[in-house]
Amino acid sequence: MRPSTPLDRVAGAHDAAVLAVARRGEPVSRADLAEALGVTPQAISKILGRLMERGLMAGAGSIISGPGKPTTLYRIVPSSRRAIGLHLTRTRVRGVVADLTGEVVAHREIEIGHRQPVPELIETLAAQARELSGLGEGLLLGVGVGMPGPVDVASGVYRGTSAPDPWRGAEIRRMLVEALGMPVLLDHDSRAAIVGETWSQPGLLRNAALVLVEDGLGASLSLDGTIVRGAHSHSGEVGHTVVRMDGVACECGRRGCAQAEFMASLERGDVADAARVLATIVLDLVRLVDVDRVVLGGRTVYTHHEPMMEAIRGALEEGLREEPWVHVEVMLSTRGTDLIAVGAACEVLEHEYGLPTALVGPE
Amino acid sequence: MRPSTPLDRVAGAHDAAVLAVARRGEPVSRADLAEALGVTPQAISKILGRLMERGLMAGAGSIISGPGKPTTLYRIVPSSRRAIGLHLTRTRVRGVVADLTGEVVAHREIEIGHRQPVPELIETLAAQARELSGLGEGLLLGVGVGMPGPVDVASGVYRGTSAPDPWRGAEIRRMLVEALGMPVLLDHDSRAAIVGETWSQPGLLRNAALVLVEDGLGASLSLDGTIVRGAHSHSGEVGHTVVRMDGVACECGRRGCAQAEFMASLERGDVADAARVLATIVLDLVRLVDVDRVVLGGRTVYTHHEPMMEAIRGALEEGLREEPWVHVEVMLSTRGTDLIAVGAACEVLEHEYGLPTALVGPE
DNA sequence: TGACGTAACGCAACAGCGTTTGCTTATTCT
DNA sequence: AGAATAAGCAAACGCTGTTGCGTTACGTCA
Repeated sequence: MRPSTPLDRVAGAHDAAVLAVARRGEPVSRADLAEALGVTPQAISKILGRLMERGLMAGAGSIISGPGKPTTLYRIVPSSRRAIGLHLTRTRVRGVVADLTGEVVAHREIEIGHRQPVPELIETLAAQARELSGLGEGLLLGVGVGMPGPVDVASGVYRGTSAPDPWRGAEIRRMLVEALGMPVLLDHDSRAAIVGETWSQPGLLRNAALVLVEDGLGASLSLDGTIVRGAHSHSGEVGHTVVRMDGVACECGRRGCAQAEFMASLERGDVADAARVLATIVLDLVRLVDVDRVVLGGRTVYTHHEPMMEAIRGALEEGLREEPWVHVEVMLSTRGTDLIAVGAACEVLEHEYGLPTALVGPE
Repeated sequence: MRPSTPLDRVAGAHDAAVLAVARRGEPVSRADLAEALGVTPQAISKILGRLMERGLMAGAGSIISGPGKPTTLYRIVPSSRRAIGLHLTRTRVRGVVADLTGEVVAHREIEIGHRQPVPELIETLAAQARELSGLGEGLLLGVGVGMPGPVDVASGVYRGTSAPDPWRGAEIRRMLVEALGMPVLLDHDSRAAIVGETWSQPGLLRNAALVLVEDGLGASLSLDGTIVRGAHSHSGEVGHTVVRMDGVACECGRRGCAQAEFMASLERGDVADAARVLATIVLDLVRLVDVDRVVLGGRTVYTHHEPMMEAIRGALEEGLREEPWVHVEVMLSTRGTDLIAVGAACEVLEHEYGLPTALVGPE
């Protein structure tokens, strides 16, 4: 089960690193890659040899930069692999096909019936995946599913809440693998989102938080280049952080939860106050884990992103006045409404990159 | 500068892992270690060979466990290496000598004058270190310094606050290296603390938070076995998390900061309310990063640890009622008042273990 | 036009990791 | 005493990236 030798992991990590650099789009030279990975150019030749044999990379001509042999350039081959990403919510499923670089090459969205029973839900997801599997080129690696609420990534089970919930305890991954016969991965929406965002800004989100505003509030973290999953794959649930003692009643039974306050403010049209709630959470989070980038994403945030980002920037500037060396960049997600679906697809692609994932196939 | 081959890192990681297992105290067999590291017993022989050559481990007899050749046991040699740890506050310096297992073999505490100028401070620290250097056995690896407030670990500089602060911008590491002629490491107190605690509970704190209550409030994280340091080595500052909008005025200029509320409650003897503040922070933190262990430490907390821990346990039970699979263990630090000093010493020891640290020596 | 310097690159030998295979050693059981 | 069992060692192996050296392809200058 375990890879025969730890050298595999060295190689895997280097392969993944080269692909990550190449994913930025620009053709790269051996020297660039050697610099980026901290290995000799000769090692890069071997790594590129492996990747080219798998069809993931290809030569991209050469440039003359003075005397001497011209530099040979290499590029990633986007169409060599692809993955399907599904974003599941209570009311709809958004699906995308992403190529090896994480670019969306196709998308579909369907509405689903309220409180759909599990077998029907699986069939809906499978049908969506089958339709998408005909789109795009390259070897199809599998299906990633991102959904809100507690998810056990290792087992691929949706844990559900104690409130009446028809999907509670559903073995979504196992059932989808059986229905589709291809590898499937299940993850929490906020974590899928940060993976997707990390892919579209390679190298920039080593220490970053992604604040996700969908039906609830989520926040996922990338610290030191690693996505935080937590002891029970339960990280990211900031929705019930209390921001106002004795505030608005929340469905969780308490008062002043961030997501209750946020939604209540939005409903009564007080965008400024909703933004304030968001800003409070972000500032606390920056203080705790010291991220230098905060990305805002999720369906609910796009309509009001300007005042929200301004509020967050203001709160950070105000709150970090004593620590001027701490600069935090606040930005909007580059993925739009595809964010979570494409993130789930990227998690599948990471498996091909040689990174550890919870992707599990049939048999 | 860079290690000649990545194989060094494989070896280094394995060496460190073996030492981490051996640190638990019980003698271990080749088979135990092979199981723990996920490598073959044959590889363990090679790893142990390296470690024994360096004097870090030694044989510990053999036991007969049925038919066949008896199992040879190995143990760590605590007295083979040692490190000095200094815990610097505004009023005193606590120093310890820790052996290779992170056990304290000696400690000293001295008071320091209020608002001591930097050159004097360095001489105080150096004198403390020189005195400690005569205690304990084994090769002295260096000095670790843990202190509150913003610290730039990479450069070894205390950044200070914008309030009048005589130590602001002091190049503490460089000056200490020059004064002592041995490697020195400077880190934030809350991070030193979690390193110290991780050492005394090997393997148990893979996903843990350490809440430090000294003059201020701190919280450091160990996620997936890695200590969170942040983009500007500024993680852990939860003291100014707002828990009560329009609460007690804080020296930072805002109202309702956790540490202001906590201290105000303590001063008027309302331990229950102070505990509530702590519990709020812990619950939010658990929701965000999903740690399964919370350790309480720091001078201020020991006198009231019972009600504080109960309050935290209560808040967690209450707040996680919907997620019964999330169990969080709440415990008191095992290090007592040595916590930060010993943690700083452990950070120095980690360098010998082959782990990356900010330990920098002379020349 | 041709010799020379330069820079990128490939081939081959190398060091070091853990793995595999086969043998040796030390104990218990028959 | 002899067989069975389990631990440990030694050597060969596969794999990584590194090092050293030769080859290729370009610009420059006589």
